[in-house]
Amino acid sequence: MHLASTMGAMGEVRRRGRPRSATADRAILEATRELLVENGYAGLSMEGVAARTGVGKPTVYRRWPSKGALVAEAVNHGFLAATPGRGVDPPDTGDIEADIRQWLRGYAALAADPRHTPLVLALTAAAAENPQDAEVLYQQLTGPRHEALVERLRRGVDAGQVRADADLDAVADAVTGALLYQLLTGNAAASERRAAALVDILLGGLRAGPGEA
Amino acid sequence: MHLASTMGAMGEVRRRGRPRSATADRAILEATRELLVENGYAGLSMEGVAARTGVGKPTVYRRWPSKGALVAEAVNHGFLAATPGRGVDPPDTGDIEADIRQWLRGYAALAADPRHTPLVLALTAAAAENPQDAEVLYQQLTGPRHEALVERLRRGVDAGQVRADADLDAVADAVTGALLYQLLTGNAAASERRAAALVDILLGGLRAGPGEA
Amino acid sequence: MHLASTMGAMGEVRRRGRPRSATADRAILEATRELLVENGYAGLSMEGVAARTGVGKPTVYRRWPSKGALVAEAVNHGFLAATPGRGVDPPDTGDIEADIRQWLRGYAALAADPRHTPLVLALTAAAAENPQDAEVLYQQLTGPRHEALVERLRRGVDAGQVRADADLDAVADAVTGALLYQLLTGNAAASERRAAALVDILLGGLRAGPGEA
Amino acid sequence: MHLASTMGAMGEVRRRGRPRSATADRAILEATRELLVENGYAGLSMEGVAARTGVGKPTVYRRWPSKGALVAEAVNHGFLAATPGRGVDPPDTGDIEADIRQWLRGYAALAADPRHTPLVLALTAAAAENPQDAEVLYQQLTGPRHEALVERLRRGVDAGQVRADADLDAVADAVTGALLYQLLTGNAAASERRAAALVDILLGGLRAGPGEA
DNA sequence: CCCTAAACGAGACGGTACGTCTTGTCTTGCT
DNA sequence: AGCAAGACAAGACGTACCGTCTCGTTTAGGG
Repeated sequence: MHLASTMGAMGEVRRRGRPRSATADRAILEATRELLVENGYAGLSMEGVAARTGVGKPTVYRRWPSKGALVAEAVNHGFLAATPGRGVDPPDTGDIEADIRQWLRGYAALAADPRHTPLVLALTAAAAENPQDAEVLYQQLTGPRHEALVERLRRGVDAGQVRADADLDAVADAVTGALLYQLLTGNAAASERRAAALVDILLGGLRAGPGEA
Repeated sequence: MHLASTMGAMGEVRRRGRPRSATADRAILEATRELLVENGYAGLSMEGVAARTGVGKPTVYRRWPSKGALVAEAVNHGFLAATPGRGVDPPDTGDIEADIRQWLRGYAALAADPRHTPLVLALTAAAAENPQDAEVLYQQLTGPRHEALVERLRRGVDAGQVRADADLDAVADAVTGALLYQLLTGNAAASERRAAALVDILLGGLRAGPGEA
Repeated sequence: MHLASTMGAMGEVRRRGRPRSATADRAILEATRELLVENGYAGLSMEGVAARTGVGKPTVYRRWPSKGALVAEAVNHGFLAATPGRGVDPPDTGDIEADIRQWLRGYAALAADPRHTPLVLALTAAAAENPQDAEVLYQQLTGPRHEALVERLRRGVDAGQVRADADLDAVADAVTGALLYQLLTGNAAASERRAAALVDILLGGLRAGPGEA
Repeated sequence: MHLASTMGAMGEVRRRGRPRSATADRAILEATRELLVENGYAGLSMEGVAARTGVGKPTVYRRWPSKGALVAEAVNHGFLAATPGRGVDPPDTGDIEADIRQWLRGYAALAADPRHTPLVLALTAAAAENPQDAEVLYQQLTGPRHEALVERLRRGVDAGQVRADADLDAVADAVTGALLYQLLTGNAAASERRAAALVDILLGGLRAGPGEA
């Protein structure tokens, strides 16, 4: 999440000089999303973003130092807007299988939406191209979701629905990774169906006792 | 696989003046790999490849029409060289769990090698940036491995080690995706360990009957 | 000469609000001179002047609307300071040749001083780049000197030392122009010597009757 | 004079690779002249030149490393084209006064032409802004003319029309400088008339014996 | 003795140009 | 014919300034 654009309403220091325009912030992020959908990550340029927004290039660079950082925030905003009321993290009804399946199907459906697929691919490209963009992306987007999923699974352990010795991080990696891999291989269509199947198998393995035993 | 790189060594007609061919091919691919390791995908340029190889740009473009295609072949060559004797696909000893665990650990170790991680990330970037590079990459690299894994699992079904109604494609997605996701999040270190844990859980789920449903 | 900076001592209306800081005025002009000496006219920026002075850009623009106007006043101040007691215009001892030679040598020496050459070149650049800066510069700096020189020559005519039909403006142009040309061609070193030689020749021509005609 | 554009016809080394386009050379120089006339030196940009020519910026920078160098050659070409048949240096009919007057009037007329004044001012600005552009300009344009004038005067000395002890360089500086000064002060109109008057006076001084004597 | 208007520093704004880099194509001369 | 070399048109890169604007903070009159 970008700092300068979100603070300021509160009564902190208020740096001197003309404050940054919140309008410009929003317009830039929206233009970024549009251009990503139209041209993909490779076809996105800071120049183009500035031009479409009707803003000078320095105004863009002042806020986001790189394509990766810009894309991170643009996509994040887009996703937050796309999941308005309902939360972004798995529910907890007590039924772990239903909870995780619902959550994963929701994500699969979201990612498979043709308006969102290019955004996810853009994030992936940014992360794959530049390790420090990857870091930012993980902090802002992927990490929290990973943690929330692990946390939900941990509550499943507490409830005795999941065996205690399971590597929950590995499960979360598999769930997220499978989704990502399907988008990368152009298999977004299969995504939702396979997500359900995967939850079946994973939870089967998580319910049972350890491996060979 | 590109054509020009395979002909030339043999003694065919020898059209006027092209003795360099095979040498240039190999040198270009090697330079590409070096530059990927040094600068990442974003820092790779056709210009730079030509310069490092000591070759004119048209010589590069004549063989590979895009950065993506060049990277695909360069990385593929690099991997084939890295797994010299032993095959690249899962073994079949009859013990499905051991086979898949061994195969996945091997891949995890290969990908976690600091000389290979940048190459995998480059492939990911190429696929994420450009759908048609993604297509090429899937055809050449990922697809065959996916198929081989599914095939091995299918033999597990035949042997009664895996339940028949499982979505084997979903499993293969999860396995490959988890690996990829770990590399993207800079978690290559955890890769090998989590790979083993994941195999445990997945095969547990595959052995058991279907979920609650 | 800039207006706002010189008035104020007198008892006019005294606009309300905080008066402009005379200190800032002087500091800006000095910073301008320093930067001109260091980086030349091309390397001078309003931004740089404000930064070096420790002043906001509007404070500069409020006083001088353009680089040219700022440079004009900065250099003028510098010159006035450099010729403290003695006048800036030719003396009148009755001996026209001595008067003009002394005056021209003084100017040549002043302009050849490495601390002043960049200032003169800056004025030239400003005038050459922008006709209306040229106009301002002529009004403030060059014009008065030209007129004073012509006036001194005219008194030579009255005294019978200079022939009456001579084009005194042409002579003044030649004297000033020669100096300027020497600075432009990096020949400041030769300036003082050639100035004397030129006075010899010009006054020889001015004493004698008209040419062949 | 630019090297690469003029040599090449002769049988030297002929660097490898695609040769530079002579057409582009000419078009760039012409666009430069047009833009100078339209917007002056301050309003000239490499960007603008490239755009008007329909050429990429690197194509401009490959040939001329700076605005100054570009302007030098552009103006030089323009002047050579403007004085087609007749020479650019003073004639020698034996009558030194007539020769110099004619030559100077020619130059005054040329420079006073509204199509040429901006070009001369541009040269002046370039020289005044940047000492090394000044050097280039002097080598290419001003120096040779200065030398030619001094040479003509020297022949006047040989012919006994000019006194031997005169500083001919000072005279040449005065002649060129007066012209330049008139352009800078927006006095191009007076130029031709004053040029004639100046020649009268200077040659009067040159004919007579030394100063007071 | 506050009130208020102007100037202050800071710095963001929409822009333009900078000089460099890369892209993919092309045109050379050499081999 | 294929090669290296390198010029070409195009256009993005990230930076520096432009001249204007909007802030919150002085600073002095004048009411």
